[in-house]
Amino acid sequence: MADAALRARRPRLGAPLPRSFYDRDTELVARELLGAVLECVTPEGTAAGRIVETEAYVGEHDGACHAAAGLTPRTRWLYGPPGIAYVYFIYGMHWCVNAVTRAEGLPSAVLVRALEPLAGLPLMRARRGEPARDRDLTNGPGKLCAALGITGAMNGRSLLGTGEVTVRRGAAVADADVEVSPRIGVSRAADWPLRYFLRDNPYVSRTPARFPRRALVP
DNA sequence: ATCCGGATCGCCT
DNA sequence: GGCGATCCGGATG
Repeated sequence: MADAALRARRPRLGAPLPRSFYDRDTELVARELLGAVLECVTPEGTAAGRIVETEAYVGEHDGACHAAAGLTPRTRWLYGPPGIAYVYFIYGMHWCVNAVTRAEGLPSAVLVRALEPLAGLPLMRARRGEPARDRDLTNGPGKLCAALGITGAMNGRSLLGTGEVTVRRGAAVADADVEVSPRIGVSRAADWPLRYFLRDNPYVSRTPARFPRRALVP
């Protein structure tokens, strides 16, 4: 059948993560999304990468979370069901993608900040203007959306396998390989340690020299 | 390695 | 009217 044919063509990619994965504490979801695979299918083709860096945005009390502004047309999907995409436009030119977490009414999400490319590299290179190094394809939240073809048209869409953007299970990541630091580029709640990334991974957006960082498990 | 400015626009005060 | 959950290129140490 068609499903089997699809699986045979994409043997590296695991099953979509279920809604229950996202219906949990946002920091735990941010930690556990490390190693998962973010995939986007468009008429141009399929592109996918392994998530190596995330940030948690934890609700209206978090000044850096867009939900700090309350329920507005922009933030409506943060209040939606867990397991959907919250895609926003920033600085007049970049898209960024989040996975909405927790239950309805609790506006929080995980920003995907960096990927290690797995599939569709020629397409990513074309979309990103053929950077000299492949590590520059997806080492930032705006870059990875450009590389995968994620746009505002995907805002509010399910991540569970029925839309263009899907998050799939990947190989487990050990706690010893996870580091935590404050979030990048935020001015409010600037010291909250809600950024998760893979230690020494070359695809992480920046290796924080000045940022306080610590191992998840000391 | 680090710091800067410019591009560009939707959203909220 | 001001300011971003950014990126890029250029200048400087």
